[in-house]
Amino acid sequence: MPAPQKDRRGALRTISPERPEKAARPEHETRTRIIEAAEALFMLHGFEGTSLRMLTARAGVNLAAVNYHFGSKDALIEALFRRRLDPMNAERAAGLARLETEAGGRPLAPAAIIRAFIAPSLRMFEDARGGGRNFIRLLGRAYTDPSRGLRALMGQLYADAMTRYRDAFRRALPGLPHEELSWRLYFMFGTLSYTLTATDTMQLIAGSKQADRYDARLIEQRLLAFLTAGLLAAEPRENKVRQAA
Amino acid sequence: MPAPQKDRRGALRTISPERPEKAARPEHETRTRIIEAAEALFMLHGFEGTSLRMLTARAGVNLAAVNYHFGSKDALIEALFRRRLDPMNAERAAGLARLETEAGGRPLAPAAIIRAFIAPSLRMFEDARGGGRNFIRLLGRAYTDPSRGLRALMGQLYADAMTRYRDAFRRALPGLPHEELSWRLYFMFGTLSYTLTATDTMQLIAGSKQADRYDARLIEQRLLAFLTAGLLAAEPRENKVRQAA
DNA sequence: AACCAATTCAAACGGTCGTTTGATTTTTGC
DNA sequence: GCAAAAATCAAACGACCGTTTGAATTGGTT
Repeated sequence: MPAPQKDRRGALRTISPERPEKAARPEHETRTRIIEAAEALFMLHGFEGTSLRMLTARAGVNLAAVNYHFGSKDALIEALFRRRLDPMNAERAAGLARLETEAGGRPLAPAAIIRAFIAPSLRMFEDARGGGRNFIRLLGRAYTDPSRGLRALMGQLYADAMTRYRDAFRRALPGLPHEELSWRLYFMFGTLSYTLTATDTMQLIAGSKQADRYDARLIEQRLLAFLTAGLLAAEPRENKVRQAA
Repeated sequence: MPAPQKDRRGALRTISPERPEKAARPEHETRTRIIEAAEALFMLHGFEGTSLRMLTARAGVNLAAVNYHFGSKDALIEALFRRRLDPMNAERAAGLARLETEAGGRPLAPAAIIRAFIAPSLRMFEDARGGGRNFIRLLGRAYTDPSRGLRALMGQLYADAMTRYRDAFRRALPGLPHEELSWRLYFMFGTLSYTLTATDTMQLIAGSKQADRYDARLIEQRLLAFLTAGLLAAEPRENKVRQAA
């Protein structure tokens, strides 16, 4: 058994940022090629619908390379999500910390917290060329994937950022009951996720193609307005509709 | 080739509602057993992750029954969605028509339109025992499924209701530009879909289980408050955050 | 009782799946 | 320049996939 197969995760190469010259190209080239091919194909055909033969053919590597470098298809999926999601959620935490430093103890504006949360997603969504947009969409799909392992991974990767932002909102909105706040954050997270993931709904609603459909800055402004209004909505007490006139 | 295999869709049995006695039991029993087993398993393991062998074993029917009664696995999926979605969207159209009749020409309240749209989803979500809740979740998954055929089917099944409601909102909010309205409906649809589909996010946010997490009436009130506020949000003109103090 | 169409059944079809193997090639450290 | 480690490769593994077949069974109609 010459192939190490497992525990190949960052054992060496922890000092890779230096050494800018010599062999800097094919550092983890095969791993990267596999992950990038997987990002594209998983979006097109789903996780189960993408076979390792499709995947390795597109990446231009041998079929056995996935199992050699990642251990299994599932481990590849985990590595794929960690690669982009860990930095993104670290950026979320940093953005919130920056806001709090700037505020110097004063309460944060809810809209500012929302913006700090959604900004990393939209920055990555802007990167259509480098695969960021595709990854954001894949992410939205992963939230509703049946696989228990994948959903557990998503929860794990988001847990820290989710807690930080929940607490920040609690401080910014001390009058809103925690349970009510949880629901609104839930709605907000869903709106963000669905908006960046869905591909056909918008056309269905508008009845025509929107020219600015993919302008991340416009989406960000509109999302921010929508989410802020929803977060700050009056608390529902009793049925208050029915005045249809 | 004794098996009809195709075009078995409602050819006979169009007069099935009458004849309440005699042989009323096994009318379409095998078809129904297959669909109901499929609803449960597709939610647990996904469409591709559910094999016909699993499915027919759970339904207690022969492996060949799916291809005999539906023609193929894909045709089963289509029949499964049509079975619940066609009546649900017909109910949506009827609810909107009822509102307009009651209003007698006067403009509708946006919140009333929203309620009419989300109510059928929540009524089905209430039906946990009969599989309605499971189906609503499966529906949310279908929106983001990679399969082009499935997404096309969803668009087709929703097209009529979507157009009716879009036009109703346009009449109720004549001052809101169509493009802005389309975005907000997009956000609203996403929030509804994600809220009823996701299973883990809420726990992640709240950090604990919510006792009333599945109370459809409470979800409906909270969704309504959130969506109405978002729909009626002030139009974003320029960046208006930044006042972190 | 005999017929016929509808349905169910066990078995098999050709293909594709994720993974493993053992040899071969390439790269690395000395 | 050479031995060890890392990586790539073609080929095969057993398992499972959706679908088809043709015979057996069922149930209703004369």
